[in-house]
Amino acid sequence: MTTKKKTKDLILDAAEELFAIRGFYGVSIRQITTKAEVDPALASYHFGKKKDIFDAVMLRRAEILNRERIQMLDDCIRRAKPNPAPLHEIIDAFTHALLNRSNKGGKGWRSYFAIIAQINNHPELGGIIMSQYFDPLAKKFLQAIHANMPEANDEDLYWCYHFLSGALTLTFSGTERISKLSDGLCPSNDLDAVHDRLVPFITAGFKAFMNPFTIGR
Amino acid sequence: MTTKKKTKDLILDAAEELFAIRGFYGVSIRQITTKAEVDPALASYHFGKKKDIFDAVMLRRAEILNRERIQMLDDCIRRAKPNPAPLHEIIDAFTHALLNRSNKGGKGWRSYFAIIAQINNHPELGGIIMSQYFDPLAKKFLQAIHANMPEANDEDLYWCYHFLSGALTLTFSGTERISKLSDGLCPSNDLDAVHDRLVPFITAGFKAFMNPFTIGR
DNA sequence: AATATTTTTCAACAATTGTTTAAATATTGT
DNA sequence: ACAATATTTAAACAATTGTTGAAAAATATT
Repeated sequence: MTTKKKTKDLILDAAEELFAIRGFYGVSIRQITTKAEVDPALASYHFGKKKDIFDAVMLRRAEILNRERIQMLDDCIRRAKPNPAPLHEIIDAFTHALLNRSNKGGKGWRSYFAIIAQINNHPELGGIIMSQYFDPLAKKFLQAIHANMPEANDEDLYWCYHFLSGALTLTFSGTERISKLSDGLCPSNDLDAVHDRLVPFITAGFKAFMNPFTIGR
Repeated sequence: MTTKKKTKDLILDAAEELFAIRGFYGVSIRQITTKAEVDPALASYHFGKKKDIFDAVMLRRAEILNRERIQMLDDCIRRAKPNPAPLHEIIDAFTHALLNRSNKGGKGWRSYFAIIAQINNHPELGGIIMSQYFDPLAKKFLQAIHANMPEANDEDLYWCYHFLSGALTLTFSGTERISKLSDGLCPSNDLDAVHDRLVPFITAGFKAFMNPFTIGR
């Protein structure tokens, strides 16, 4: 028995899809409520200001994702005890939930990641939500890496995390761009294929900073 | 003798700075012309539609950058002949002009890269400009890489390029985010430091796909 | 100096923006 | 059943949106 969707979710769904395509400023409340087949005033009634709609959209899935990622990270740390967790497992824990949802999670999830890709490069909009939910995870992740590479330089590791974050982010939004760039060059858009390449790529990148005296080469 | 700046450039400068902060839809023509201290109608007169202003902003510096990058790539290929160019030199040729301008190019260049970071993750706006100017370079770059790693899988290399592009992009826009995330963790925002880490990181990532049978580990 | 062309100004346009108000309807608790 | 609360509707708000038109001023050409 599927109960009828509540107005709040109708608005969030519509907003999510539109924000993904045109960004925060590129979408009007009326466009959202029209798509949701709902009166414009209901947006203000349920959420308040426009920015609050955006925050609500972000919050919905951030909680789910974060729970999953922390879980995976903790699991692989516990499995390896008393040794440090293997590097590629740590990175997999960091990326798996994202790539998996992006691949098999349906349209809503894909829209969500497209928004993330936008605001990750745009601090003004990411605001509290992103910091609140993703920064703590980043810290946990870096700690695990550091346990695996204790001799590595802290600053190096931080930048490596940065590169990982960028590669991951662009992957989300790049689905359409890919087919444009390649004329018969890039074959599959399957995100499983991405995952199989991202993890070794990033792992190798991190490992380049194993020895603190090899910087620059 | 410094001649007074022409209206066209005043508009482009103002637009560049504003687009960098709030994105295309988040900036109005009046905000642009106000910042440029110029009549609103002049925007339409000189450029036409709003999107044309955006395209003009993109075009201005894309030409400069591209010339530099192709030059560097050709140079390092010629230097190495008849051998293939070293991997780290290829990657340096791809990133150096960008990171250098982003670091020492002044406010205008920094705004420009912030816009790139936005539209790189947002196909609708990048449009013709990005494809026209950056895709050919990407192809040249991938060819050079392939010459260095002839046994590597084409699809692998394509994705590696993708990761590089993402890491590079996020680096441009991330300057502000960095100081937020780290409480005493991330030290320097100096982009020279980024460059010294990005190149070995990416080089190592590519090298992980040297042997086509090692995929997945 | 007179003419032609380019650039700038000022005013206005209809359309859309986010948000609020008050009345009508639906839902809930008792 | 009634009363209380929550939700929905429709209309309106002032402000801002991108763009245009016709004069005015500045510049270039002859």
